Amino acid sequence: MTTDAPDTETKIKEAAKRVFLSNGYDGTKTRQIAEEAGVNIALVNYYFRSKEQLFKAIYMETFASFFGTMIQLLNEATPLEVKVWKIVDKYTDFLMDNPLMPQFVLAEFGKNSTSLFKELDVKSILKSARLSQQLRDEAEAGNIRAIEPLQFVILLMGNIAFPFVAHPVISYIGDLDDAGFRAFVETRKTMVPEMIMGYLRQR
Amino acid sequence: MTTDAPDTETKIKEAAKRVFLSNGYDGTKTRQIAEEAGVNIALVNYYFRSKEQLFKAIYMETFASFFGTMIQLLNEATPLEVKVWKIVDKYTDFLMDNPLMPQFVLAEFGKNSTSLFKELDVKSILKSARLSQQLRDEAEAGNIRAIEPLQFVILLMGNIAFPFVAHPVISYIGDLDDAGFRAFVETRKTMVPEMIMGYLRQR
DNA sequence: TGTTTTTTTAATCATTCGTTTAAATCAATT
DNA sequence: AATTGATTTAAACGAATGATTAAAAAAACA
Repeated sequence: MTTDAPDTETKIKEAAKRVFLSNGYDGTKTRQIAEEAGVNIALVNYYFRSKEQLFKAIYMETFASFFGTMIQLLNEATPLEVKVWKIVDKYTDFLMDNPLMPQFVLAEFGKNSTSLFKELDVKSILKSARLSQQLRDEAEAGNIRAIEPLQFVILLMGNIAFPFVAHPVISYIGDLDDAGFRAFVETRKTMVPEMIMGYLRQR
Repeated sequence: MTTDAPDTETKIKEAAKRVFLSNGYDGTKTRQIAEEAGVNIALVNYYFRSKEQLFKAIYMETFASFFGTMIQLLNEATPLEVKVWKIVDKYTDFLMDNPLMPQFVLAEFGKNSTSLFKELDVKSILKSARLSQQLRDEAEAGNIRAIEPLQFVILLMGNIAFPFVAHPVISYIGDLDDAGFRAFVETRKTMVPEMIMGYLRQR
């Protein structure tokens, strides 16, 4: 039996991920990461060269996961309506498991976007996606109205991700506990696909 | 002719608003506010007692403006469909003038929500709103399907505000300049109301 | 004008920050 | 067991941070 006790580097990275996602780059202190990892402060800079590099590593991973999961779902070979229903269902579940991801990814992208993210090839989202072709085909067949792929993707992502971005506000306004919020999001699993497909079908 | 040169307190507050909205609480340094205001650092603590109190003042204002504008629109005495179209149009324009507001309000609410925001009575949004009654009436008349006011408001706010929360990412992915992003948002002015009303009318 | 109050300034405080150092400990190899 | 290299530790570094001080300048008032 192999012990699955993580090594120091992994412990630091996982702790950093938790802390960065909760508090953002500026709100995160190196000492907090070390403490969360149960590790000496110097080890953070021993394994990763600096706070910034550690953040960069984690942000790239998180960013890739956030958009990669969506791209994967978008590229599946399913009829459009099935796809929309499936994406809303699966991506909602994905964000339920990673509720801090949307706020983290979107907020941090706005700050450092210049130098940090040239390395991310997310622009290929729309170009390589099977989706663009699918939307064009369905429109030409008269099944849906014409829509820009970018508009479609943002419409979809926004309607799925926004409740998580606004989670604290929603729970506060609606007096929701964890179960209440989960129910709130669950309701949207039928609401959002119905709404989007209804819109697309109208010509 | 009276000079409209703002006094020191105003200069600090306006500078702080710009800096806080751009960089968030953690990303904002007192010296940066002073510099932006063209004022000695000590004056920030002379007029406001601390960075935290200054932030609090600005956050409350911004929060109130963000939700207050929406509440006002929601409470107007217009037929539902007209109201939805008008809200999307006017609230989009409002956010065009305050593009950093959504990210700022939503992100900072998540952090300090405990002690800072007991004083904000946003819970009354739904209770006092004419909207709740309107939604119930329209549903009973068979004009729309039944929908929770909270779901309706978040659906509306999310679809209007999300592009601004995701502004940098959208512009990056879609290769949009300022004009391109403005056009992107402008397109949603017709898309979103059509979509939401289409959904509501279906039973 | 002389006095008092308000506002502004330069300087500095104590703390916290990210990072580094040099020594100590551990693990692997011979 | 001795040697080597990798890992961990306690301590400290310089810089930046939020905040304060005491004196100077300006404004208000008598």
